[in-house]
Amino acid sequence: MRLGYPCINRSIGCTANSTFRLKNYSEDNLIEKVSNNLNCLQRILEFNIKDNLLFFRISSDLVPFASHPVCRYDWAKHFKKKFKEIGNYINKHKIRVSMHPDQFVLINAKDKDIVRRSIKELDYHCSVLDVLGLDTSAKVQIHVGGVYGEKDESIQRFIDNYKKLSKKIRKRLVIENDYRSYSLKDCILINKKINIPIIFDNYHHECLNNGESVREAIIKAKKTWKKKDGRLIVDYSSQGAKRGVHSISINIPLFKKFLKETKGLDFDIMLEIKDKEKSALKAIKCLK
DNA sequence: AGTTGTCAAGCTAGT
DNA sequence: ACTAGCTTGACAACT
Repeated sequence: MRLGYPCINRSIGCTANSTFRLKNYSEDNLIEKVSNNLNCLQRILEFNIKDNLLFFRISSDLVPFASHPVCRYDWAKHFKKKFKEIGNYINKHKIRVSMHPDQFVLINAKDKDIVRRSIKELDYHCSVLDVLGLDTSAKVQIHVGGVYGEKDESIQRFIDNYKKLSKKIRKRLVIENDYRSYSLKDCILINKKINIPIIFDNYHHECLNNGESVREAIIKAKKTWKKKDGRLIVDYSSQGAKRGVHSISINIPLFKKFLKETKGLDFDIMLEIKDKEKSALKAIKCLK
């Protein structure tokens, strides 16, 4: 079992998601930002290793505008050496890595242009993991997408469009249950058709479920992961003071309860909590 | 130096 | 018809 946090570390004063405005796009700007982001990514991973945080989500902004038509630059080639260096570090320390494209990536959209742009964005995410030299356990996670008032058709569109994706994308793409449209049960229905692995999000499951306990749900999600996919990934968070709002810092008693409920099941935990590495450091103590 | 409006991209529910 | 929320920063213009 590994534990980690997404994208940002607030302790070391170095971010791997620095960007710029589209109107300021230039090759020089791109190279400067990517160079900074890669250096910071390395530093964050080094910070994480010290405390045995072996799971990290890389920001989609690692290479700003990578899938935008404005970007014609071969960043993968330019930074090949640096990517390889970081990838070797990740592999050497057996760090798990994932990425999570933003909410506008919708492969089941009705608008073909949205689908086309989404595929470009997915291709970019997979390129990052490829050029790092990571195996197929490094995943790219998205939600199923919109409902558009016709859920069955929208699910079918997801399945049809998934089948048309390149192997490069399919080997890394996974879906996650969301909090209002597609429950774990819906994701499993899709999995039965196309074998796509399912990330289990405990907080979304609290908001939208079909009566499964957390333990049952994790057992079901776990079955969708094959050996080549690595361990099941669980996105963990809990509700904050206000309903529907994520907690600012981890609630340790709740986390311990979760661990107790899932005892004996092996999975990697991504902590989706606002204060990032601070909560991760608290949580990792509970694992020991 | 500090503050604040704005930033490529979309869906959904609520007003 | 329009906006807040998802989840969230941080760029960049302005004071």
